[in-house]
Amino acid sequence: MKEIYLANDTSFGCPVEATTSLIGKKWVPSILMILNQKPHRFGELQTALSGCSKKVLKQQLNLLITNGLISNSKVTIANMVESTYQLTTTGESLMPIVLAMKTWGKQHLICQRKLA
Amino acid sequence: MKEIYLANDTSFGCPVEATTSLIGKKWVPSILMILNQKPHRFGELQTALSGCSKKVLKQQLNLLITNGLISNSKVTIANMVESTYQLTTTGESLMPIVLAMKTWGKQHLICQRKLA
DNA sequence: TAAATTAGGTACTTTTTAGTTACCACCTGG
DNA sequence: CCAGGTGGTAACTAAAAAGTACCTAATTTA
Repeated sequence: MKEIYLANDTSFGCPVEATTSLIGKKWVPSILMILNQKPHRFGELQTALSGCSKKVLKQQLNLLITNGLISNSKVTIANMVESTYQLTTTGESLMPIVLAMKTWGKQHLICQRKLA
Repeated sequence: MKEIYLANDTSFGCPVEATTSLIGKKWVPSILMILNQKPHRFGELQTALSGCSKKVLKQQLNLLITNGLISNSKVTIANMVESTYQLTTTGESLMPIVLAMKTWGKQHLICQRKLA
């Protein structure tokens, strides 16, 4: 259970690194952008992020929960366990940055898929 | 020489991922912030980023050059080779995002150095 | 000529992150 | 009781990123 944490004993040299250690995870930006639309269930996220394994998805969701960017509510309605993930206020506060990164990427990196 | 490239055959699912593949590197944000102050020589960067090995520093500088965020000019003055790195216009255009990440990190992650 | 400085390169190892596969627990309808 | 869906865990493997140690080359000064 140690891989889900943002930081262990190693402190970050600067706050950007701390932020990067969150959004630098492979699926985190995508997760955030999906949850920015509306809360999603685990299965829905899995479908939306085809290519991301259950394990990694859960791992990165845990990372986001641990750092207060998203929250999880489990409701055992009639038939099934509904496990829903949604952005917290803190998570929402990160969205402008994520979206700025998206815009920047669109403008500057579009043609760099196959270098060398 | 293949690890210095932003992308190989794998295309990114979304532009945020492309941006992340740049600033998600451990020392890249710090390098950018240092170069945002003024151009630096290789040795100066090394001193400023104590903890970053030569190899990784060079690797990440190359990554930034390949993607047009910084440029390198070598001048062989009287005594020594001066190899100077500076931000390009594109590199400068990324700074607002990096600085926003820094601000966000300061506000939200300051006390999360030792979780669990 | 030898030492020191500056900017690199290369081989190898370790650490971190991601992916695969298989499994468990809970609940429900038949 | 059994199949099927939902959410999750554990063990293991693979790939990517970072770190270590040692090497080259040009030049300048003692």
